[in-house]
Formats: sequence, C-alpha cells, structure tokens
Amino acid sequence: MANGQDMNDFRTRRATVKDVARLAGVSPGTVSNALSGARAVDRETRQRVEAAVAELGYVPNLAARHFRTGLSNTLAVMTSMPPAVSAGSSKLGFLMEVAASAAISALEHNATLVLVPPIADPETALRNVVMDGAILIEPAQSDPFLDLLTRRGVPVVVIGQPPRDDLPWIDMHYRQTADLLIGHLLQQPTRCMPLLIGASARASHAEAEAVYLERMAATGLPCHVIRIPEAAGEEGARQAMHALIRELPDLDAVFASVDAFATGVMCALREAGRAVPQQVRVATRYDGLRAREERPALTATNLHLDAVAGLAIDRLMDLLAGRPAPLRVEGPLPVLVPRGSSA
Amino acid sequence: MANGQDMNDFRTRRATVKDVARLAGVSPGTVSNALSGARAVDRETRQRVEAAVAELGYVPNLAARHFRTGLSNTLAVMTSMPPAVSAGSSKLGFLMEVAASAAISALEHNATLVLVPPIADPETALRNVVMDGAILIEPAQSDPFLDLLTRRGVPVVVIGQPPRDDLPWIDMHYRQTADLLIGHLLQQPTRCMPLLIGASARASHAEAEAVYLERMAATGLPCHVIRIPEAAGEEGARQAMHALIRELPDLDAVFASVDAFATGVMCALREAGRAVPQQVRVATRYDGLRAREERPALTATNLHLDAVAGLAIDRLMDLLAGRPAPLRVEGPLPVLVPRGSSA
DNA sequence: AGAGTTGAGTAAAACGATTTAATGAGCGAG
DNA sequence: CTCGCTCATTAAATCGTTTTACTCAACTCT
Repeated sequence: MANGQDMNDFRTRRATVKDVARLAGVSPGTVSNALSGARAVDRETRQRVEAAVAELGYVPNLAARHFRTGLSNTLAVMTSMPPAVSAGSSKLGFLMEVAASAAISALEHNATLVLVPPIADPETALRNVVMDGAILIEPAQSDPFLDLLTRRGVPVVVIGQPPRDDLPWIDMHYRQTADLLIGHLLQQPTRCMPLLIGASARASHAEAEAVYLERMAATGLPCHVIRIPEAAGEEGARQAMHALIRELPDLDAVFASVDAFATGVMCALREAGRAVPQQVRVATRYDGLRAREERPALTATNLHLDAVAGLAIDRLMDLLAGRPAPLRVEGPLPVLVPRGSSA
Repeated sequence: MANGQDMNDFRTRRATVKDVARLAGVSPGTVSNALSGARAVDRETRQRVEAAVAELGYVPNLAARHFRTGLSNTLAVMTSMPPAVSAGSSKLGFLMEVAASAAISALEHNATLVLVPPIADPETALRNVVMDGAILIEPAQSDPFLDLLTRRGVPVVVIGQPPRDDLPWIDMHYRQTADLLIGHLLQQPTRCMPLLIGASARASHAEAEAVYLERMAATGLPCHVIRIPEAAGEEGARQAMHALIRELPDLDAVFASVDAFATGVMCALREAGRAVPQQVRVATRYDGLRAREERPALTATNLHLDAVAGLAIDRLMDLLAGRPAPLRVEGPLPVLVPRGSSA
C-alpha cells in the first residue's frame, strides 16, 4: 500500500522461500525443511522461520512445488459415457453425484478434485488437466479415456468394472443390481419383458444382459435385448420403445438399465397410451434425479454412490502412496427402491 | 507389454522438449515456438518438430509449463454456504448444477474446473488448489472465501451479488425472483405469510427480505421474517416452522427462499397436519432436486443456472485475459415454475 | 553500397520450490 | 587424541518449459 510500486497489477510480487530465508537468517533449504518437516530443524530455528512466514504472508508457490516434486495433489474424475446419459436434463446425474462426494473425500486426503466434462474427445478434455491420478467411471471395453491415461502413465481407479484385469476397481455389484431389479419385476406375473441396454461394450450392460438371459431362460420367457447407442439417450430409447410396442403387443414389463433410456421408455408408453404400472411395469438401475422426477417415479436401486466415490478416492490415494491394497474393492451392496413404476 | 522394461514402475521417463529438439535437430526454444506458435517457425522445421513429437510420443509437462508461465488454465468454483444448504440430501444441488455447466464452459475455453467442496474452513479447502481464477457463488457480506482469494490476488467473478463494488458479477436478479414468487403466492387471498431466510448476511436473503417487506406493506399484511442459520438446514427450518405454526394459527402461505428450508417447512406442515396447498401454500427460490422431489412438488423459479455458469466462466476468462468488460453482467431472468405446493 | 528491416534460429536465463551432497560442530567410545 | 556418529545447516543442483537477448543471413529501400 505504502509503496506505490504497482497500482493496476494484482500481487505486488509474492514472497518466495528466499525472502523468508533472508528474513529468518537461514538458507532456503532450511525454510523448506522447517515447513514441510522433511528433515529435523532446531525448534528455535523453526520458530524464526514461522515468524518470517507470518510477517511476509508467505504462501508457497504450488506450481513450483508441483514442478519440482511431480505431485500436484490433484485427482480427476471422468467418464466416457456421453452427456446424454451421464449428465442429463439439468446437467446432474451419476457423474456429478460421484464428483460431489469425491471432492469431499479428496479434500480429506489433502487433494483437490478436477471435473473432466464428458465430451467426445478425451484428447481435448485432458489436454491441460494436471492430475496425480484419475477415477474413471464405468469404462467401455475399449475406452478412449482409459487408453489415454494409460499412455500417459496416470494411475487409475475404476468405478464399476475395468476392461483389463490389472486395474484397481470398486465393485459396484452389477450382477446383484440387475438381479435385484429383474427379480423385482418378475415378482408379478409377466408375459414379456424386453431389456434395454447401451450399445457400447461396458461391463454394466454386459452383466445386465447376462443376468437377464439367465432369468428369462429360467422362467421360460422370450428374450428381447435391445441395444441403444448411448449418445442417442432418452430420445433413442423413446423411438426404440415405440418399435417394441408395435412388435411385442403383449409386453408388460421393461428393464431399462440406463436411467435416460428409462425416461425415454416412459415417454413412449405415455404416447402409446399404455398405463404404468397397470399395463407395463418399468425399472431402471440408477436412482437419480431422472428416476425420482418421472411420474410415476421409477423403481430403481440406491447404488450408494457417495460411499463408492469415497472408496475410489481412498483406493487411489493408496495406489499413489504405493500402499499395498487388493485390486478389487468391495463396494456397498445396492438396495432396491421400489416406486410407482412397478407397484 | 512386449518390452519387459518396467513392471512395477509407471513411466519409463517421459520425453522432454530437449529430446524432441535433439531428434528434430533444433534447439529447445524452437520446439517451444513451433508447438505454441508464439514465434514464426519455418514450415519445414515445424514439420520436423511435429514428426519428432509424434515419434517420441512427447506430451508437454504441464507442471513445468505452469511453473514457467504462471498460468494453470484452471478455474475453481466454490461457495461459503454450508453443505446443509448448498449440497443437499443426495449431494446435488445449486453448487453442483453450476459446477457441471461451468466445467463444460471452462473446457470450451481450454481450461479445467476444480471443485472446491463446501466445508467450513476455506484455508484448508484452498490450501493446495491451483487456480488462475475463481467463481464464487453467493458470497456473504464478510465472506471467508472471498477474503482469502483477495489476499492471494486471485481474480474472482461472483455469481449472485458481491459484498464489494469492485468485483465483476453475474446478476441473478434477486429482486425479480423474490417478487415473482411472493407475487405468485399473493395472487390467492392471503391472511398471513411469513418469510424464512438464511441468517447470514447474503444479498439473496437481504433482497428477498426487502421485497417481502415492501409487498407486505403494500397489501397491509403483517410481517414475520424468520432467520435461520444456514448450517441448521432442513432441520432448523422444520423446528422454526413448528414454532411458527403455534404462534401464527392463521398462517396460510410461506415463502422459504432456501430450498432446504422449504423442505423443512413441508415436513413441519405434514407433521402438524396442515394440508399443502389447501391450507398453506409454499414456494421457494431454486428449482432443484429438493423442490421437484417434494410432494407436492414445490413452486419455484428456474434460475437458468447453466446459462449463469457459462456467463460467469466467460466473464472470468475476460478478466484473466485483461479484456475490458462491464462489472455487472446481466444473467437470464428467472422464470416461475408453478407446482403443486401453491396451486 | 550502406542502412535498416525481417525471418529463423540459438544459447542461456529464469521461474521457486525440494533434495542432494557437503560441511562443521558436538559428543561418546576406544 | 582421534575415529566415528548424529544433528543442524548450507550451497548448489535440479525439475522442463518459456522467454529474452543475440546472431546471422537474406531482403528492401534509398
């Protein structure tokens, strides 16, 4: 203030470790050690350093530290699912629910979370994202984000199930989830129940299909697996559902494993004048905004994403610290949330 | 896979600009210029450099670049509102809706968004967050985040209305929003309509109160302004509402400007056996998950947070680039979303 | 022809922290 | 007394990029 060195510019030049060292009468190395505790420093010296830090208002230059140590204390969360299914109408959804919890977990580990928006081109999305490690949500069999991260040597923890067997992951129990929902729908007499899954090769779709085929075989019901490109989202499911209604006049239940597909299904059923749940019962996997806001609300499962996100961050920190840990971490079990769409 | 060079260790040592320079037969400085375009480089030379980059799989070290240039291409979004009101039941809400849109807008500007979780201690939350600039959501009169950012010289854009008049901000039209909602409630005959706002000194609360007092004065209705600590959240509002029901037997409408307060109000009304909307009408400001999921759903306003977030990011990039721009940016006008709670 | 300008490139400095290797003091054991 | 050891400290190296200050050659104008 007193010295008129720069009016328009912010920051009058921030104090560096050198300034602190000079004021405290020690060397820069000692300042570093005093503040980080990496090496022993005399009590009295440390106090002098701390006083100097306070006097100068010294704030370490994180960029320099990051550069030198190679550690940014930053974690990223991302998914290769297109926004049509990962985000949703009001931009919330699976991804953001994970991100919110992950941000808090990250903070508890002294790390920051960056949000990588779900766009088509991972190269662009990651171009200038600095990160020590990444959380990848439900990767596909050949996942562009995963490829890029691997190429760059970024440690990754997968939420869901990884396409390779050398990656740490949080088991979200795809089988149990699908079984829970399909079993629930089958509790009432059923003539015909098609399955709608994403067209991309993701474990969540594959497991849902496997369980579906098993249960249909066991009950002697016909199998109708409809694959919808994820990017087509709600509208894609709506059109597919209209086709299904024409082809399968006696369908009386639908399992749409992706919530955006489920709302598309509901839309088509409304348009076709089929009453839910009286004529057709519907269930989906993720109990998010879409499922709850639909009328009637959609039967779904509570995936405990907050807990899953926390586990993923914990596991990632273990990985970064080199602490031994099992490759597969058991996530919480899904809990059925029955709602109007299947009652 | 084929070469067994490193089993346990990631990264065999990444190529640097030096390696690229050697392979291309130029100096490091030329490589930098060729890639960034900062200075003219002969077409043929540039091609050699690009070939070397491709061959070595060179990826610039962002930490070094950040260190050297002082630019991290990272923006942060944060709020001093406690999680009880900013996040909510399933961790989603205002903050995350802004964050999601901001992340995408940031990407369009070649920047990354970091999510600062809403915890009490800003010092801790920001300790190792690297950022060129910040988006601050609805700061309080004396805002700890704002103080810290100012002290560190971080450029800030405020969403809502800043407590100081030297900060760029996006006008969310607090007055109009409050007017819209209160006016809507008053369209039906009203005997007594208390106002519930947050106890902290935020412009959003203050404006809601000002409009409320004006409208009450104009219609000759009694004024009852209840201030609830934000951290008390839904439960605090529930208790306050129970007290109100006792004190004001003829209350027939409530304007709870914070959505968490509104759901607390609904809870209390249910417990007291007051039918909504028949006996008491309720409205809140933000049309988020809470408002939509409540039964009956809450009348609220669409604040167009995605657009607001985009404007904030745009404005922040202007600020960082030193481009001239007005201090106040007009956000989209709120739109009333009438729902069951006031019909 | 000489002065000035432009284009393309290079060598070296700079950024600010952490870490390594070296130094010296103090102390106990032989 | 000296060797070996610990403790506290320092000087200097280091990380990889961008940028500054130069150099040199090739042109353009008078």
